[in-house]
Amino acid sequence: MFKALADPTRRFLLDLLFARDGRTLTELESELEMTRFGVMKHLRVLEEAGLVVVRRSGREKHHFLNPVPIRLIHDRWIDKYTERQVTALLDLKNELEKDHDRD
Amino acid sequence: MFKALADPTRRFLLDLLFARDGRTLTELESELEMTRFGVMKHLRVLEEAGLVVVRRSGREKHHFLNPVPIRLIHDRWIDKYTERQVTALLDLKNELEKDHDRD
DNA sequence: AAGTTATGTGACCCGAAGGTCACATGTCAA
DNA sequence: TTGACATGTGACCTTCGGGTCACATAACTT
Repeated sequence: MFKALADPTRRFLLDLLFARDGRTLTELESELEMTRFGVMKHLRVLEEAGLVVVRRSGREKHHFLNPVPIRLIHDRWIDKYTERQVTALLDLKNELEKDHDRD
Repeated sequence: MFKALADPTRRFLLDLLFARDGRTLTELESELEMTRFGVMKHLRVLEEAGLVVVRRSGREKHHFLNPVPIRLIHDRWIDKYTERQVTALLDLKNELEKDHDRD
C-alpha cells in the first residue's frame, strides 16, 4: 500500500482520479506517455493497495479514488494533538502564499 | 519522499520515533535486526525526505519525527469536504472495534 | 596519547519493480 | 458472425534499491 504511492506514475493516476473519478483504462492511458500495459500494471497495484476501487460495466472498467487508506497513513504518525498544530501551521502557510503547487 | 515511506524498515523507524523522539543511530539500531549501515542508509533517506529532522550534539546525532510531510500527503488527495466523511467513518469504525493494530 | 565509542563513505551483490511486447479473451455493433 | 474495441496474461529486459563489508573520520574518556 505504501509501495503503491512510491511511484510517480501511480501518484499522477491518483491525481487524475482525484480531479475526476470513474475513468476507464484507455481514458487514463491517453493522459500518459506510456503503453497501455504499463498503465494497467500501475492500476492493478493501486487497486490491490485499496487506493483505487473498481466498477465493471460491460467490457469497460471504471476506476474510483478511495480516500480511506490515505487517511490511515495520516493517523498512523499524527496524533490528534499534533494534528491541530500541523493543520494550523499549513493553513497559515497557505494563507500567506495564496498560490500553491505541490510535488 | 513517497519512496521513503515505501520501505517497511523505514516505517518501523518512524514508528519508533513516533513513540519516542530524539533517539540516536545506535539506539535505533538496537531495535532492528540489521547492521548499523543499513539503518544509517534508511535514516538518511528519511532525512532527505524531510520526514526526520536531525540535531547534532557532539558525536551523537539525534533524530526527530516531522509530521508536516505526512499531512501534505493527506491534503493532496483528501479535500476538506471528503475529510469530514472519512474521519467520521474511521472514528465510527474505531468506536465499534475498540482494539486496533495496523499494518 | 591511546583506546573506545558514534558516525560516515565507497564499492559490491542480489532481488524486486517498472516497462514493453506477443498473444489471448471477452464484448459491443452492424 | 465478423470485425473492431476494451481489457487481460505471461515472459522478458533493465534499472534501482536494500543490505553488507572494509575502511575511515571525529569525539569522549582516562
